[in-house]
Amino acid sequence: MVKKRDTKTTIIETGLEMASQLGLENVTIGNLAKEMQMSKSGLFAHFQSKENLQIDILQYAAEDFSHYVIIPALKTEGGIPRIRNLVDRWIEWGDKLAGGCIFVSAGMEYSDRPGKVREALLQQQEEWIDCLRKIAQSAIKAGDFKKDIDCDQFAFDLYSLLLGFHYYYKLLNDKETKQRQQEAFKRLLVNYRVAPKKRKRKASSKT
Amino acid sequence: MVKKRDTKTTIIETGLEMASQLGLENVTIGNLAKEMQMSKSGLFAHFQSKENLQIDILQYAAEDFSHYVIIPALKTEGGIPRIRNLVDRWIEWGDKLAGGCIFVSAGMEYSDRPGKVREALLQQQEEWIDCLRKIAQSAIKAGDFKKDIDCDQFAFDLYSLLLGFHYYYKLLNDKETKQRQQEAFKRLLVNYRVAPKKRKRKASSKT
DNA sequence: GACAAAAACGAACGATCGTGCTATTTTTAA
DNA sequence: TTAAAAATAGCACGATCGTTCGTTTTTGTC
Repeated sequence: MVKKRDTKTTIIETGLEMASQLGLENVTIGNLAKEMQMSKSGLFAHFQSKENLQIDILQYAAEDFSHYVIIPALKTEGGIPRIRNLVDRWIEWGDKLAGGCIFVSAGMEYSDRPGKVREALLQQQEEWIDCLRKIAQSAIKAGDFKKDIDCDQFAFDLYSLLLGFHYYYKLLNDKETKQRQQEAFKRLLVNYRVAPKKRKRKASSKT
Repeated sequence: MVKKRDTKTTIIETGLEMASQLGLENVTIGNLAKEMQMSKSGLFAHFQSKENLQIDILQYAAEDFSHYVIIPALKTEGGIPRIRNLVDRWIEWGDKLAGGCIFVSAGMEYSDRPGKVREALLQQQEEWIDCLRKIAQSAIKAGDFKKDIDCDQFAFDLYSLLLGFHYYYKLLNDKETKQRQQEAFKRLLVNYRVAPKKRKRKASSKT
């Protein structure tokens, strides 16, 4: 037996793919059912409402993100290597979906649309930003970051950078986006890291 | 007579407001007609298709943006003052609409949705990014920016920052967003500007 | 005031939306 | 083997979607 995947999970996965391209609000029960080759009502019965479907999609995406991005990154050596790893995985994860990172597009989509979907999204994003902050803290502990930095500011800076990457990469199809992102990331690290690192002669240390 | 505003323009303005909140794709002829207190068909006749309506909304927004952001900023003293002015106006302009800067949300919305709307948006954004690049060039000319900087990179950095601002401000409702943005902007300028400015001893120049 | 042009309307179209209800089929447990 | 349970299908609902068409109202010009 081929271990037939749980139907509900497959629906959610298909819905996630669809949401990343069309937006979470434009994932339609009808289209999703067509894609799944099952009846609208059969599909609908799994969720009881479209809102639940949307929230399930977000929840699934968050777990997937955690599994492929956060957890492996936390296994990496603390400090800057971990941050690099996180960013790389973050970008890779966005590449898995045709429409790119779902949280980016959904975040913009629901920035001004009250409801349970927005609330779920909001909570996820707060957790994620908290995660970014903690990773900055761990970089302080590892001796890579200066002690007096503002970890929330770091989270903001890094998230902004990834938003810019997504925007350029997906909308503008800019070929050089990846190196732009790398360049910006490099300078971002310089702003927070502790020392010139390379003792290159003329250390002119002090301070 | 009260110089009754051109109906079509009023429709587009209302549609713009609606688009900034719900997304350009979810601006509905029916809802828009209700808001305007006129019939669907009467409203529709102005545009012949929903696609045209969406494009007109984008075009109107671009002209408004040009009028309230770009042109006044170009009248400001070249160099860093102009850049500051531009950023301030950019943010203010986003505040005028309930849903924030329409190009940000629409850009995300159409990052993966082919069609004429996307094409129009794409062209606008390329022009805008080109404008950012030129402003960086003028800052070089004014002696504020280093001569060897990458102006496209500057545009990327600045746009990323504004995307981050929008995301935090509109979705997360973070109170401290504005100062986060300012802090990041300050450091962004430091990366590009020409000199330490304060001669603080220990210049250790060379290289 | 007559008259052509432009603007707005009302009604209807086929399609699709989210959702509910009732069968029927499939899976599971005893 | 069979009864209970879970999954899926079929059908219909009211609403709304974008769009068309023919009619009425408004407007500007002579």
